[in-house]
Amino acid sequence: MNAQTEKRIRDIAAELGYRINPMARALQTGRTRMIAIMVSDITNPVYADLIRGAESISTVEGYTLVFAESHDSREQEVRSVERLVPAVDGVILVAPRVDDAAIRAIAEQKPVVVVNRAIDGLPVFISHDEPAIALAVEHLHGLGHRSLAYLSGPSASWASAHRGEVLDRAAKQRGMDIVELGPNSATADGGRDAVETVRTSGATAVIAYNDIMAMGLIAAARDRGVVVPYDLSVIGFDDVFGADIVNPALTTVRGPLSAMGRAAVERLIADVDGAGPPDEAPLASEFVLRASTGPVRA
Amino acid sequence: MNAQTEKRIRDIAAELGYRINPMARALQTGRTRMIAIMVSDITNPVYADLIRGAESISTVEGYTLVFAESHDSREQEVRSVERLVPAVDGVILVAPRVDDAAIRAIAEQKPVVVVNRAIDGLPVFISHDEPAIALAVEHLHGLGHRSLAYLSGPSASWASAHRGEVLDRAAKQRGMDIVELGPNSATADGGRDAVETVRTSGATAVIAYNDIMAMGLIAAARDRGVVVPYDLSVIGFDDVFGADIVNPALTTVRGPLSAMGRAAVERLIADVDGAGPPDEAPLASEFVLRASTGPVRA
DNA sequence: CTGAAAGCGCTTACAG
DNA sequence: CTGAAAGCGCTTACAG
Repeated sequence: MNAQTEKRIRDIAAELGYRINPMARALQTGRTRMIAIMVSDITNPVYADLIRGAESISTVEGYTLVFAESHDSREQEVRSVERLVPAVDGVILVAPRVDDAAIRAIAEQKPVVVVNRAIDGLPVFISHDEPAIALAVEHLHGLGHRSLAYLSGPSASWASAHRGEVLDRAAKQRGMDIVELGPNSATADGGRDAVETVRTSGATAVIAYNDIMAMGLIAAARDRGVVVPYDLSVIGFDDVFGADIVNPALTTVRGPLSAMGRAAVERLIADVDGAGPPDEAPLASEFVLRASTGPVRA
Repeated sequence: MNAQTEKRIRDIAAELGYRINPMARALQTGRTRMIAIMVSDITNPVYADLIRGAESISTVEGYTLVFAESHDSREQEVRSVERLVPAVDGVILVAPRVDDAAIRAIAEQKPVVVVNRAIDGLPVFISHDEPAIALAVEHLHGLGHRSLAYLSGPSASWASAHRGEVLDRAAKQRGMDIVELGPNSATADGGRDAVETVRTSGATAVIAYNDIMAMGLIAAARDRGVVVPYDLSVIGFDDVFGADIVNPALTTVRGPLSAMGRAAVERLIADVDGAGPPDEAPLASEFVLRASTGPVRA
């Protein structure tokens, strides 16, 4: 077919609104050009940026993003993923709650990329928190704090344990005391309910597993007449939506969520295509200094 | 085939991990059992509940949810939807920014359900705001307010105009003055930047197009020494994540987001199946009284 | 280079 | 009721 007739055909096809039937193509090629992303809780604003990053790069690469939520249930997580697996070219598991064996079982069927959780033998994207956490601890040290508390999240959360460990090392290195208080629900109420424990711990500064807990803690503290940052310094994680609007604006450690979403998709597509892993950006967290931390009271 | 051999075959199939190939089935049936949902901004926490509602009912009905984001761009919105249309059985358009003609063009290809925007001839899900808004206005009236301001959102937002109109009627009915101040960006900065206009308007209470703007306004007011609710009452819309944690906790009007997501999916599936429209729940908004409103200053 | 044929894995209408 | 055949709309390997 010469170029001219090809053009004519394409023009007419466009005019008639012809589109390739993606199912017919998928049937033949075995590739659906779809990617599944599984998060535990879409209501958690942290995932919004991650999904946004994943969606935008997917679109650019000509893939469509299928979305599923586990509602923090392991059964629901496997059930949804198993249901999706036949329809997609690969799956992104964000902070999966299921055990390693279940994840590996999925990875035997289709390429899997894991975000925010370590697991051997699979591509994993975890934010590099050490430098930002070091900065946070340094900041508290400079303010005179010597006794810290870490308000941990749910016991099943890999990220909570990870943050606790990094924090522990950073504090001890600088000769500061640090206690872990928890586990707690990763909600505002989780933070609220911890206010008593925090006060009796004697810590002058507390780092919460996430901003939501930090906000809950601050609200509960205020109700008891202890005002942040004068009586207590508080740092969160994630820089969630609204962290800069609350009073006091929240000092926090922000993860590279959007970049992680993009990196996960890029890696997954490379795996699907059998290409080598793409260059990976550093994915470093960032210390965001705002108004919820202050000098220790004399 | 008798029941026994059928069972044997099913058992073996299960053992071998056989799954129906959804692409082959879709090719034959013309039904992909996928639904696309298009939102303008996934970072807007309002959509989280809506997507959650849509996802959970989709999963129950055996459909999978494809997610796309327009980033508030009309071009991106049509491009993404056009790309998705051949792959899905129907699409849900949440607060679409494109014009009616573009929406109708999509609806000619696949069933479409529209959320948070009126358009003739298509199934539409809009929250019923009147009673909740009446309650809000009544509440302000009881507090002695007689001069209100409505901080509107973007001019392209159908919901912003709608809320403005309902508010206007409710206020006038009670003999209260109300001015519309806007348009504003539907962000915290949009609220912040409006603080001056609000003050010079002389209004003693302001209703913002959404909670985010309300929070921005409250923060900016505080910076200028005017404290909510003593010097100014503020009401938002949406009851976003964090609205109950900020100080003062935000009085707001909450839409039935999750129910709307579910209703939209149910209606879409009914249309796809050629079934009659399902029973529709009322989808009423709710007035949520918290701490950002108070008696007018003497 | 061009064009006809086979085949991806299902569903469905039809013959036996 | 059972089973073989056709066909969904593509891609790809192959014959001409």
